[in-house]
Amino acid sequence: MRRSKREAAETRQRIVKAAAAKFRQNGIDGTGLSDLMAAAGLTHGGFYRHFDSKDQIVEEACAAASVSAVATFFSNKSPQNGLRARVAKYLSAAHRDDPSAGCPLVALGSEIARSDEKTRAVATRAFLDLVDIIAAESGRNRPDAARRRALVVASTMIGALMMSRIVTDPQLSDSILRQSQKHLTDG
Amino acid sequence: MRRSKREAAETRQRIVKAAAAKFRQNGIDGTGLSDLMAAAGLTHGGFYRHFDSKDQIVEEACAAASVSAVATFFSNKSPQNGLRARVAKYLSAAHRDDPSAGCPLVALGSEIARSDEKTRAVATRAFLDLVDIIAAESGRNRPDAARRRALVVASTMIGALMMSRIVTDPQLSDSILRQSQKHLTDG
DNA sequence: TGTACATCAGTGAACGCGCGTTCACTGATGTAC
DNA sequence: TGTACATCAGTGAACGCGCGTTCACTGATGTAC
Repeated sequence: MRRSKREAAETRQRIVKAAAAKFRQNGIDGTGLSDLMAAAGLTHGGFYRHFDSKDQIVEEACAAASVSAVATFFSNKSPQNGLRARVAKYLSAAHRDDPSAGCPLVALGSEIARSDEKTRAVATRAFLDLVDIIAAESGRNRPDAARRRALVVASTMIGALMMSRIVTDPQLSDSILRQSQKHLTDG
Repeated sequence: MRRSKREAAETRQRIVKAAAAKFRQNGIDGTGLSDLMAAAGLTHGGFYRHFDSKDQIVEEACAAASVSAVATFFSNKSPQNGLRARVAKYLSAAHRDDPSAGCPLVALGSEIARSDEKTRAVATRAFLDLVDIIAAESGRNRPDAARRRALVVASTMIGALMMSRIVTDPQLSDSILRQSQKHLTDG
């Protein structure tokens, strides 16, 4: 049964959103198109009315996940102590424990490194967004130095969160987050 | 045709070594048992004479990759300026450009975070090896502080190398490596 | 040491299964007059 | 505005394919006497 243009557009958005969550939860290779469509409340047959291929939705889902993650962890809502608060939120147990709503660079980084150019370009954009926000927060008078520093800060955040998800010792996991946070915000 | 015990043991090692390379190159989900066996010069049918399941070789291959990567990047061969030289080698273009011989935490981190307890325990051991070596190199008189710092240093190295593989801009990729190296060794 | 037999490493075909993708079909939406 | 028809979102079955796993078979190795 054909749907109105508006309904179809909403469905498309719903699929992208579901994909963004599922990919981060189970990985790109670990998530089938049936999983995506089921998560969006549809059957798998309709997928190709909205997308050309799995590669295409991978790209769009990564983009959507990036936008949503940047909004979550780097929104302009907390003006005071900006960088400190944002790093704390990024390197929190809550972020570690819910990959499906978190930073796609952490949840999918290793897979993205092997993905096609388009998806890697989307991830590059996400990383640069992160770097720019960090740089803007940290050094207003020496922007070049702030940006160079921000490359390292962002890398540390990403590496620390990923490792905190890997290690089997909960205390070690907490330590990684706590020490990284301390090091990045006390400097 | 049955092989001698020695030959069989050598074959097993060959499969593990091939798996360690293939998994880092194409990912765990992206590598089939046929790929592994072909890389070891065998047909896929013989796999189950050596291993119980794919999960088992994932675990063993991660362990082998960890040992080999620690040996490559943190061997005791360069006594002078130990930490600096090791960080430089880890954060080098050569390491970035050949994941199949590099650090498995970078090549497989996102996938390992979703793997079973055993594989994550192997990865935890690899991370702690890295942390211990860094801590031993950096602060001999304040071991606790050195270790806490080493957690952050290791996270930065892992995050930076992973991002250097993801980004599509070669200059940005170089910058990430260079700035991280500078920050970690000039501090 | 020599012989007879059990073991088992490796081959190649086969298993069921889920993957990404395609397709005939349905029926409401959109469009042309 | 009303009618006739083309479009197409979504369904559910089907496609070929490669996956992890199993198995009958081969023939050299290992073992028991």
